[in-house]
Amino acid sequence: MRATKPETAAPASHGTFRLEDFLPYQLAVLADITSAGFARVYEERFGLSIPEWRVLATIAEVPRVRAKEIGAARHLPKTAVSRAVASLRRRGVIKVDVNRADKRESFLSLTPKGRDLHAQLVPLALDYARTLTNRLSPQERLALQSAYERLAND
Amino acid sequence: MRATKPETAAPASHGTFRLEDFLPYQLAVLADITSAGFARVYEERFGLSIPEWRVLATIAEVPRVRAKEIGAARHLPKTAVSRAVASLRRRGVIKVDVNRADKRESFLSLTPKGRDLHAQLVPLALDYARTLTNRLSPQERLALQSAYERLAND
DNA sequence: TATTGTTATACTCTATAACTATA
DNA sequence: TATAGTTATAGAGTATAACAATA
Repeated sequence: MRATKPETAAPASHGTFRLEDFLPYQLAVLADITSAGFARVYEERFGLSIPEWRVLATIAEVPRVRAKEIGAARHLPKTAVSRAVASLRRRGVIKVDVNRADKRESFLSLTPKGRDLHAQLVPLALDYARTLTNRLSPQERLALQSAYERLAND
Repeated sequence: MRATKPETAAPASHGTFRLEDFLPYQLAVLADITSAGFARVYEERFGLSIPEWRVLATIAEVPRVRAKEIGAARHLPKTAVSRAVASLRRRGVIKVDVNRADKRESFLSLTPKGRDLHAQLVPLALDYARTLTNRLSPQERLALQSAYERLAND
């Protein structure tokens, strides 16, 4: 069937619609390959789920962030954030300070152990991204970046 | 926190690593928005799952395709293909002809009802893709296409 | 009343492997 | 022995809503 080489594919020429050229499909495949691909790395090396990795990375980036902000910024539902926070806390990699001005919410930050974990993860992430980026032209990488900015924001 | 406007984000400047710029994360978000976005359309309008939609679209494109080929070309495990095929058959939208030269496998094709369903889905898909593409420059769309071809093939 | 975050429930999805039947 | 496809099992993930605490 050779889905990857349209010009040699057999009788797809009826015309109407090619899934292979459909942007949402392309993005689903790319995400499966890349995001899920990297997830396999940190899942087996560190036992982190995707929400846990995103929450950890966010707390490293924005000290004293609140759960609500993580959900909004990272496309994670609040239940996923809550579970990730609970798990990261059990693990001793984050700490949770209740906001004294509004006791419903808490500020999240890394413990020293969390900073260690994050410091181990970042080079893996950068390596992984580099092997992907090396397969793209600079224009392609830039176009992906701006496509992301345009499509992901609204 | 304003993840979408890095330049105004608060104290992310520690430097190391920004999830927002991490390609696998970007692709996961884009896929969630686009592929899952379109999935919501056909799930509620036609009761199709993502594997069902992909299998249907593939059979429409490649008449007399075999389950094995669908899995290989569409990034679907064989169990997902099997379930999608069973469901589409129960629904009367595909038919299954056992290959007489090798009775382990079957050729899949659309029934008239399946062609109807596909004919309803295609314009929705094209509309959906068009609204996305309209938000990109031609260069961005081309770059996405070639990034897909490079990263999805190996 | 509205909001932050947690928990419970049920449901779906999927990874794995066992299995059937063919080859 | 190997392959196409199905089915069983169990575990993970998630949507929903109910809930507690606070505002």
